Amino acid sequence: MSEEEAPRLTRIQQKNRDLILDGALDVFSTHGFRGATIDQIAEASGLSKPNVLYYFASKDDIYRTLLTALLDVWLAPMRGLDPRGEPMAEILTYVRAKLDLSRDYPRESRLFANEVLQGAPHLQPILGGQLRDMVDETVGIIGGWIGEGRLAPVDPHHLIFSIWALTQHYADFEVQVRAVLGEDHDPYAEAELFLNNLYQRMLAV
Amino acid sequence: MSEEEAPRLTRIQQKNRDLILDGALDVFSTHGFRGATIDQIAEASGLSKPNVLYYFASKDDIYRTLLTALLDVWLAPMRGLDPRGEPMAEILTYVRAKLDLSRDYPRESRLFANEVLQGAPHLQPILGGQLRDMVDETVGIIGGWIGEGRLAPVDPHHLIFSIWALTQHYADFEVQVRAVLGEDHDPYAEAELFLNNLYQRMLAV
DNA sequence: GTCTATAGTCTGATAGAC
DNA sequence: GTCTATCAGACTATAGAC
Repeated sequence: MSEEEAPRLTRIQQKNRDLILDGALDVFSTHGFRGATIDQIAEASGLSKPNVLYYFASKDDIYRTLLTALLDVWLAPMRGLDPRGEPMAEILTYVRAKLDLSRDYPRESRLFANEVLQGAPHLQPILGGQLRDMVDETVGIIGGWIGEGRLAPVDPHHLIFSIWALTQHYADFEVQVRAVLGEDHDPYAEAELFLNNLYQRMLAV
Repeated sequence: MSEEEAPRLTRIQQKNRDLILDGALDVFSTHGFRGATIDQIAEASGLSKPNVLYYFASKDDIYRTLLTALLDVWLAPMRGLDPRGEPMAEILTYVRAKLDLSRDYPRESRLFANEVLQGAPHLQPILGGQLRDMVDETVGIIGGWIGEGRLAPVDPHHLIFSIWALTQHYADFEVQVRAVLGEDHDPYAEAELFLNNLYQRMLAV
């Protein structure tokens, strides 16, 4: 029942921490951990450099705080998958939820992409632990549906990878998507239709 | 007919330039442009730091040389798409070629991913120019096939994005793929089967 | 809590001996 | 062509005034 891990913050403390984390999300998601500087974070958050380091012990501390907060949001949609639901609807809901994350939290998507791309130095244990466990469970659910003949027989692991790859692509490669499509497109609206169509064709028995 | 742009290199010059580019590919693809240091490149290539800068004018020079060489390899498969071929076979061949690139040149894939993820500061004009033109042409070919009823009606732009996302995912997120799958899997062999299945189901009329 | 000033380190790039 | 030595600037982090 101790509260030692969650010290109460004054309003101004909470506000400044939020400012820093928001600015840091901009900077880290664009340049990766090593490419980001505290100077940039200070400017992006509107505080002075020493003040940033008054609220966080180090650059690494800011980065870890962001990654930790990110993981909860990032993995939530997979937890929402219901083994007792209608298989096709459950998958399409998951795809939709992941695409919404890309549209509404593109910086978080790029932060995660940068981290994994650079070898996941901060996240490695979680990938092989918590994440792998979650995926194994989901693979079991999907494999069950396939065994009952309620979904077309596809490799569940790679089905999950495909959902991650296809949805996160629109946030992570946003510059490329927009450059190729030009001005007269709404990438996420089109992607929603495309992905719905794709998974219905792929998974229908 | 001038040769001023392509000075002949001695054997040792060519060898050292190659050593540097190979080491730099390791470093840039792992840390991105800003996160990479010339010290790391020197160590990775087995040369001293001043010697690296004897062969290349600057860090930026090395990076641009890598990106330029990369683009040719990277866009080659799309050029191989034949309008007079059998549509499904042409698409599956393209998918296969892109997946082979991810397997055989994962560092190049991650270099490109880092560059685009970080806003494509060096590649921006190419994305909206040369790349967009190539994609427009391919979209025309695929759209023609669809109009003739030889492929299922899907959005050609997003079909191309899906191929990029799904194939490059295995190189760019390799750490995550391996962590989730564990030891007893061959990601690329499985991916080949999965993607073949996916695009056949999706595009069959 | 916020600032200026700065310590100490790292980084890109150059000078000059061999 | 390759090395040691080094400069100028940028970087993380801290000290100490207010």
